[in-house]
Amino acid sequence: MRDPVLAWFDAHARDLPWRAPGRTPWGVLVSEVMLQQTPVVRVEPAWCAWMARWPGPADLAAAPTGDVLRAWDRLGYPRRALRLQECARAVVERHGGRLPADEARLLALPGVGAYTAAAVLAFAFGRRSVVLDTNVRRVLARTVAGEALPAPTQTVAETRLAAAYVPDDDATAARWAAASMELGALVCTARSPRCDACPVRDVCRWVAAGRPGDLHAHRRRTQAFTGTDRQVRGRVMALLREALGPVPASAVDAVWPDPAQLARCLDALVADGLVVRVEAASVDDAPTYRLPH
DNA sequence: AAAGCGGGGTG
DNA sequence: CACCCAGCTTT
Repeated sequence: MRDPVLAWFDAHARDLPWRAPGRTPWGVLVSEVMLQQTPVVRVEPAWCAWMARWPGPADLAAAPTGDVLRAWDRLGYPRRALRLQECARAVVERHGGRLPADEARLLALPGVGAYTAAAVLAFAFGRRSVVLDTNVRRVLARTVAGEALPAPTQTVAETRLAAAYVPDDDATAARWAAASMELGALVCTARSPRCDACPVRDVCRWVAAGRPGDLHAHRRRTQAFTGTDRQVRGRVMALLREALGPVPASAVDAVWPDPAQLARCLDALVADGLVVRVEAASVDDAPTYRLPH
């Protein structure tokens, strides 16, 4: 299965900025963090602007956190931006401002989990690693397991299976990681896979089985959004991002009709370090809210 | 193992 | 409107 996928990748790989010749390991890590649950098309312009402004970890480490959160804009999950800056500071302090080519040390950085550590190892350093993201999980679920979609939560068996498919040498392993992900992103897609354009359709067990439906459909629960704390938090963050200075509590109150829920979300945002509450000088006055400095 | 965490594009 | 997106952290 590997050779057809690698050949297909050589012909169809997207021309993404974090794959360009001048890329740096740090740039690769930034792209991976931005791509954690945010689609490529929305990350691309944000990554270009970000890297032009803060090319290396030392630059990001020195930036005001409010600027970092504003530059993150609407990529979603702004805690990732906070962790990315913490990561930059950790790289400066622990590793002299250079990203280590070591899986355990990468994994120890804020915001870097199993996927991101493996991806940085492969894409930034050309090293062999087991890169298992939502795309690769789906490709393996179909071609090898013959199932429409992988289980809702990643299993140990999947990691073992993915590891068995990784080529032995560093260079080919790194190419396999990119190629198998790309196949999942462009051909073996979740919604409407383009099996007619797939380089491995003739060995795919899911195709052989007649493309059966999703086994785990009954267990999947789509995350609600409307009315949740996440929506409230999003509105507060959007308001504070647009604001030039501190925002009075009355203005914050206006973004959500349920005062108790809003208060709970504000407390959580402050605890997360995404928002700073500035107590009023007079006991009679309401506090103001702003992004951290 | 499951829940929490944004936001927007698509069928 | 449901589903999906190069996941991580905490419980």
